[in-house]
Amino acid sequence: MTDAYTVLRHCPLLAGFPDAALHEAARHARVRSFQANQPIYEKGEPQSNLCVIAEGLVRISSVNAQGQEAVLIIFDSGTWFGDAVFSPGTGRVYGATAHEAAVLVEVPGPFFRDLLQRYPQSYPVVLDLISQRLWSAISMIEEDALRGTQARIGQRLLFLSQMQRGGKPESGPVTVRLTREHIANMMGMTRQGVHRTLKAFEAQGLITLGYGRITIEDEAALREHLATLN
Amino acid sequence: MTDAYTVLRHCPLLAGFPDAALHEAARHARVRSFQANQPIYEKGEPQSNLCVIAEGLVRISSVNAQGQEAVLIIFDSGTWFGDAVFSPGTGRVYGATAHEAAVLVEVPGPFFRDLLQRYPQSYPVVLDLISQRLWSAISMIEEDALRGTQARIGQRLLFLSQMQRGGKPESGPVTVRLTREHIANMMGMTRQGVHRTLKAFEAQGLITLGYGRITIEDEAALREHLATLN
DNA sequence: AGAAAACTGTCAACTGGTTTACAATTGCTC
DNA sequence: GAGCAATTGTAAACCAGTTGACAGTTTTCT
Repeated sequence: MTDAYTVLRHCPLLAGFPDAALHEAARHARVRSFQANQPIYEKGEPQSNLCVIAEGLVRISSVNAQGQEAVLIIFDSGTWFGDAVFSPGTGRVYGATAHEAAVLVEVPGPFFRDLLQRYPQSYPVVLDLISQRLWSAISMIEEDALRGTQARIGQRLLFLSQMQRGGKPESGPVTVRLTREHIANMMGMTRQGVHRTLKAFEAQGLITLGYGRITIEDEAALREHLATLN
Repeated sequence: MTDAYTVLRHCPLLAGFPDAALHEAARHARVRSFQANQPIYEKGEPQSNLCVIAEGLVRISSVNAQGQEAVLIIFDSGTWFGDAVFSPGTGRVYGATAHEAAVLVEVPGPFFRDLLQRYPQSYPVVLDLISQRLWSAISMIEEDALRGTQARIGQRLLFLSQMQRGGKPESGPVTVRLTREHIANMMGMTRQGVHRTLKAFEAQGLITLGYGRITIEDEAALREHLATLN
């Protein structure tokens, strides 16, 4: 399933384009494979490709001067990333890494911007989706500000499990493949600090912990539990 | 200076529109005045106007069930807000309040979306600016995760002073009109916790504290100081 | 001017999360 | 399948920021 056209056709960002446009995009696209933990691009690189995930998981993160990594988000197959697409001239603002083995369809930035101009009916969808990403970013800021660590970690788990499901309705346990350390790097906490909360959630039967993975047993129950605290 | 056209013409978001389009927008726009602390819209309201600030400051915030307010950002005159413009059907996601007395030019959402479609050359500017807002939101998440409270508060002060200057080059002290409590609500901290850091900054001559305002004496020096810690 | 309201400064007790350190487990590689 | 690296579990000391409480200051309102 690495047919570029098919991948692009299923990407929500490109839903506003007619088939002809996507076939054209597919011809200009490059399909690349990455191994787990292989860097896709680094902060600062001048490229501006639009990347659509055909398979695998991609981790968007930022590493500061002291070498600490802040994991900003994990994207699943079907979604898109590549923050510089819409701001030509700016380089990459964050780094992207294959979290698991991944296959990407990369559409060159200049070509994509030209395609948008030629099919302006596609703009509203793009704007809507970017707006939504802005909102989810802002809700994280809001939760960082207002809620306690327990609620924040739980909320992040729900967010991750939702990404995993790709928007499909929830049914049964969802397993997220992240180490405790990755979670800690997302929360701005330590591995040990996260551990305590996760253990508490496990004791309440909300999640199950494994080596390198966390299984959310019942999203609804977790959500309900979070509502009660802080 | 409450001429709707002039205000719209100076708004960066609308820079891609020809004059004719903005005159049309001005005719459809409504100019409204607000007193300090008067609500502009509340979370959940179904409207989707695009709001451009002619005068004054606007506070975007979210109040949770417990009545705690998270101040997300303070917008200055010349900028725009109204998160629901690009996602018709969704209501307001956050609340907006006049932080100081303010005058707004409000363009109805449906009309604005129609205008965009009729002048598609304006889209790239809009996309670029929304992308930039997404980035600044993400950098806040990143800093929340990686940096200590001192650095985070300092960074926020710099961000606020930059907003105050409206992008103009820095020269001399900049005064930000915010109570310690507002800063605390932006950082997810308590008034007392913020106080300690601000007092330390003041002791180092980086800022001056006043009743309801904070003066950043030397942005460059503050920036440099922040680089040294955490 | 006088009173009320909002904001600020300060301090001690408390506490949740970090730090530091080490042991146990899991999974991968040769 | 032995060895090694990565991940996880655990616990005590520590500390930055919160909580709660109160007094002083500035502004606004009448």
